[in-house]
Amino acid sequence: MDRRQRKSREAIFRAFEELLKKRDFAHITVGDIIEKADVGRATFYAHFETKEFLLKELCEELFCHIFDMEDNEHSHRHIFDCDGEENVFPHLFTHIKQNDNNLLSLLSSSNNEIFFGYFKDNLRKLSKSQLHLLEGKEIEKLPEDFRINHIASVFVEVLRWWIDTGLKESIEEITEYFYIAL
Amino acid sequence: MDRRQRKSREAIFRAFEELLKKRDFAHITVGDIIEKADVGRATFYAHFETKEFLLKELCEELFCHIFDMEDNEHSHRHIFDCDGEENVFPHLFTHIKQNDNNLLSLLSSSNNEIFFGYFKDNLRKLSKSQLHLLEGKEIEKLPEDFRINHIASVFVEVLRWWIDTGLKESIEEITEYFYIAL
DNA sequence: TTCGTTACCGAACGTGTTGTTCGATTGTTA
DNA sequence: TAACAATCGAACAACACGTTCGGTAACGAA
Repeated sequence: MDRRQRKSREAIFRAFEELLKKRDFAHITVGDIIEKADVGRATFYAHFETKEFLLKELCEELFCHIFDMEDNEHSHRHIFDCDGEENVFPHLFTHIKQNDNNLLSLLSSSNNEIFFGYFKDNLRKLSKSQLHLLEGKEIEKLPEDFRINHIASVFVEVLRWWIDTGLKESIEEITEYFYIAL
Repeated sequence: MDRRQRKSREAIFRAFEELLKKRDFAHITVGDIIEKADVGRATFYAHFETKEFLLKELCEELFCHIFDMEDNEHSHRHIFDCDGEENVFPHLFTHIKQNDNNLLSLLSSSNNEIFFGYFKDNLRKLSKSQLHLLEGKEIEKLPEDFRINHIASVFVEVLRWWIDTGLKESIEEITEYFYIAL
């Protein structure tokens, strides 16, 4: 890819991220973005069909780093492989608190639900491999898609609560809260 | 209130409801609303400061009917008083499935998160009186605001799942699911 | 019924945003 | 160097927002 293309694309992404920290997605205009990114209007539209597509691609970029849901048959390596699949959720909390990729500010309450939408889609995929967390609980009798949805939902809601109340709990504590809430 | 005022206001509300069944809030214009409501542009703005305020007032109208959260000290009568406070959640499911006030279509997945936002705010208030549902569970050790949030969150997510999968479960079943998921 | 008040109409207006177009310029690659 | 690709920036049409204003019709109290 042309260096110019890469630079423009990155500049747009970074500007957009910065703006999302301050404003709701609905209140960010293409004008804001290109001004901050310092690119021409036509350039923006050469890269992204609309504002919505930009958001979509940003989400994919961010969540891809964190979830790494690729079906790489050869190497089943995840970011989390170091500890095996048992500890994905504590690792998620850790990554989020460490503010990888500025994820935390983008997930903060003022921001758009679209984020949580994408986030939850990824979480649902992840949750399929985490159904064992419900073993021994009464909920195990309920349908699989209900259980998957439940794990993802509780995670998102615990995370939202944690962020909104100021990240006061440690990783260990909030992970414990999550497991108890399941 | 002047009959003309009432008629305009109602016409706008009804038109808005109809449109919300088909389109996302973000894709509904004031032009759409006044055309369907058959009122003048200036009339719309005489009643509602913006589109957002219209949505807010509609939510308040709808949820007020269902939740009846008023602090009427004299008569502590709720819609649900018939069965006492023990059965609020089954009643909620029932009201929603019976499609009171077209609530169901407004809550359907395509529609805006703003609804669920208001809905959840009301649910949180309600959940304060429902903390007993968690008695005996491990989660009882966790902070009160966490528990309140948890009840409201699980309800919303169970409801969302129920609607998205086509309301296949009976009221009794989905209520049971909800209690188990708590 | 009369009369002052109030709401409505509808057209027009200024402003802001969107997404497109085009010619000129600059960077890239072979 | 030459061909190509990306960018710039200005301009444009289309649309939506929220406001204004003069004219009209409905209301409600005397």
